Amino acid sequence: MSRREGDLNTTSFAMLGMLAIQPWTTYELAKQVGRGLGRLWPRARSNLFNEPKKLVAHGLAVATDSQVGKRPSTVYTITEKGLCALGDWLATPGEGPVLEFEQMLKIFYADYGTKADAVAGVQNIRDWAAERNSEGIAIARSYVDGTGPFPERAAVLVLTGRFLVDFADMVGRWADWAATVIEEWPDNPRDAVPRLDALEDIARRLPGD
Amino acid sequence: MSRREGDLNTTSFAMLGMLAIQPWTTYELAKQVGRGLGRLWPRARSNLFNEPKKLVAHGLAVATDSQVGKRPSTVYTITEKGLCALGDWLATPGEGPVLEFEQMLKIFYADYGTKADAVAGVQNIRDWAAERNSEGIAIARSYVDGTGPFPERAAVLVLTGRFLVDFADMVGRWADWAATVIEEWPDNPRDAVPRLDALEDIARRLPGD
DNA sequence: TTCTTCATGTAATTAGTTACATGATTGA
DNA sequence: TCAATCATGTAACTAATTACATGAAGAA
Repeated sequence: MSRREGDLNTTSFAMLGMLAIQPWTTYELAKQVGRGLGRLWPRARSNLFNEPKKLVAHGLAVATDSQVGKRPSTVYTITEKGLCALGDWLATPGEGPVLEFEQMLKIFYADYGTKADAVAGVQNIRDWAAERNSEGIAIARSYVDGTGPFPERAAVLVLTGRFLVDFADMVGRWADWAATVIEEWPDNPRDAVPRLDALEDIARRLPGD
Repeated sequence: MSRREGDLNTTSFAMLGMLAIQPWTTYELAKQVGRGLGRLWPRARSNLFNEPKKLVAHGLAVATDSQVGKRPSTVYTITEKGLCALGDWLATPGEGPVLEFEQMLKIFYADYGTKADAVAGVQNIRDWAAERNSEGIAIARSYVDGTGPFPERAAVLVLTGRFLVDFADMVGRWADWAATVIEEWPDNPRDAVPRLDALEDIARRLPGD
């Protein structure tokens, strides 16, 4: 069965999974995505309006139109076929983590800028980590005290939530360390002495440990 | 000075930074990107053919055409103006890390699949981490013994390299832990008891610590 | 001489983002 | 009754990927 256009991609299945949880209007979906899913599969809001239409075209969801005053409002609901398709997708491997990190790119090229820029860049990274950390704490508390949304999904949410907090922690710890390293640099970063000692414990590891 | 088309974006500056290191042919550039830069700013190879043209159009680089037999070969070199533009870009903030993680997305929806799928999914993540870990060890060793490429840039490469290894480590440790958690799940993941204890240390933290 | 891999690019297509537009609701 | 914000979407545009194409160099 060849599909002319609008084939399903990971973004489609990310949406389909949301519909497995419950029916949503696109607007509610967009809000919810910002909170959880968006941390693992970040996409702009306008995507969330297109994908459900593809799902409907493939018979994986149905759209229920209603009216709010004069305005249309569309609720999307997953179908049996949609649940099967989701199950099939879950059984296939998937790609590893892909990281896009502009702030770190600027550290990568820090030898073509000033020391002050490098110091500021690392501080930005620290700030990012602190911000995510606060968010993570608030969310963790809401689940520990039983007020978090979708408590019936808590078993999986604990796993992914723990990952996201671990990630933020790691970024924060790296930034703390990097700040101490850059502090020791001379004014011209090109003259900095490389801290090869920071690689020594890595170099001593056995591959495949 | 308004630019009709082809304005510069982060990808452009990522390329410009490469040219600051030395002149490259596009092919060499593509190979090199796979190794280092590509871990922080991953883009498909065909992009690497377009961006340098934009840089030339803006006067940030010059293209030197030569011939290899009957085939054209283009070497790109950064200009003075290009070095200034790179410096200006380095002085501006930049975005925090953006993560795209399909394998983890499947864990996020693991309650709509089988326990076996979840176990296999975590194993895939472990494999990814082990693979990156081996790579990181090899690269770290090459710098510790002084054979790594661009030794004059080692001061910054140590910083970004350490980050990438820390990231792979974190992913690996998470996967080891998650494997032990999922092991305890009943056959139907929907009946799994949430391991809220895994959030307790997070919940006890002070925000902004 | 033929095959394979390295080297060099272009074209077509798709995915994704930004900007815009506007009705409904609520509270001052 | 006005302003602000919530809710709902579309259209235009840009970025990025996939697929294709082919010459050069070296190995068998």
